[in-house]
Amino acid sequence: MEPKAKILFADDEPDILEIVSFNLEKEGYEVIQAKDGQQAMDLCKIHRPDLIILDIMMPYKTGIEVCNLLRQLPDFRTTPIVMLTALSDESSQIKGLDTGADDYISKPISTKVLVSRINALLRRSKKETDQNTMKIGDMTIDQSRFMVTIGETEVNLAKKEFELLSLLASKPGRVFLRNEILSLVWGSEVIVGDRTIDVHIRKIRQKMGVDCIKTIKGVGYKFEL
Amino acid sequence: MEPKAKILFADDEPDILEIVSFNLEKEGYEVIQAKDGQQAMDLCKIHRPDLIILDIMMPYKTGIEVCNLLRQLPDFRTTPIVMLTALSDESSQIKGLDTGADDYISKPISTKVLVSRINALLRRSKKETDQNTMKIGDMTIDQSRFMVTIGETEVNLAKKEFELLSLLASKPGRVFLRNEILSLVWGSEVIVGDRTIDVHIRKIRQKMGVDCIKTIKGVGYKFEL
DNA sequence: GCTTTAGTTAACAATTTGGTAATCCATCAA
DNA sequence: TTGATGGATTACCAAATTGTTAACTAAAGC
Repeated sequence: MEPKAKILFADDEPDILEIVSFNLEKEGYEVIQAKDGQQAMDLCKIHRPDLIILDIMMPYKTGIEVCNLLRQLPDFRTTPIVMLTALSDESSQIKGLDTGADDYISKPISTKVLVSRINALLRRSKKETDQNTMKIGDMTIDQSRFMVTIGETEVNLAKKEFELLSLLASKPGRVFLRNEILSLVWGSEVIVGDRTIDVHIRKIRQKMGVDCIKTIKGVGYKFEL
Repeated sequence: MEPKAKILFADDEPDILEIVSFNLEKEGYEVIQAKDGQQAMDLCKIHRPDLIILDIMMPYKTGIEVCNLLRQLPDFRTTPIVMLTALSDESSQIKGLDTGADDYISKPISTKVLVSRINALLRRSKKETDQNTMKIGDMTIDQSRFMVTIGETEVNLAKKEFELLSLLASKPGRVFLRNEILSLVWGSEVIVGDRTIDVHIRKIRQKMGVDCIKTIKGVGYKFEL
């Protein structure tokens, strides 16, 4: 069973917050409520929702501002964002889509419409992240976010470390010669010392905690769980 | 069990993408989907598929462009590439083959045809990479990866040990004189003592567990299962 | 039984990798 | 611009592995 998708819903009108949240939870989503723009930002950073719904007119920060700010953060570059707006501010439609929102729904909200659009967006986003994700056993390597997770715990690798691990993991069990690694990760023009690979390998092993890279002495390395 | 072959399939029509992917997955392949030429390039670099299927008409980059670009990269010089094209653009047949595509299939696609051609291509490409691997009975020796397996279990030989075994196994049954072995494995300039060969032979025998090297007293050694 | 050749073992040398810290370098914020 | 930060690279030494030698034992051929 898939874990519940987390949705952050931000609106300054308590009634709407309640009603919509209730309906989303009935659909099986976990809802995080925010009552203004600032809180929306803060709660996003804490909870990392899978989808974000922002009312445009909110105190402290408008939905558009929040959307812009979120898009700067690598974690939310691809998270689906839905903008809500009153019928009155028509022009903001364009603005909203410009800022990188993925959908736009005008008030008054039809719960049915909202839910179906959300479902569609989540389906699409899941597919996209699946494309960029490699799974080997309980390890996942997400290329779009430069993230590696083992089971539930997240491992924070630097760029070269990540590229190196990705390469090895792209063909588990296969031995990559040191030369191959150099030309595939560093490129054939770049010349780096021999110890460089080792140091990165070491950092990966250290950070991962799991022994997944095997040394073939005098030859190279291979990925193996 | 062999690991699943990875196939990248790029087409801008979502329906075709879905249907074909479904059928390929049913065949036991792991499918990576791309919806345009640019994404195809990116995903190739990440996942290193074993075979690539490109629709010719795609946004951002045409299949032909992608094919050309991929062929520049050492990694994809020999990866089988299949081009898909609508019946209309007949002339692109030639272009497609010119760019280094290995096969060419015209739409509408018959799943059966596609699958059988893919199987054929993968068989052929597997055979080519197998040029580097010797199989003698249930023993495989992969010279490019420095790997030896007996049945399913992998034997970890050191470099000299591996080179020595490779030499003997390259002509099973043939007797190699000690002199020959010295000059072929160590090179004619290097001078090593007489016992050196024996010690390596012993280590190989020990690690392999199988008795595959026979001593011809006063002459040399030969490989035999 | 004697001689020759191979096998075994342990010790030593050479090579390769692992670990640590220092340095370089790019990026970002003030 | 200047620091400050963190990743990438390098230098250096320790540790592990591999390669070679030598001394000794076992086996084969005469």
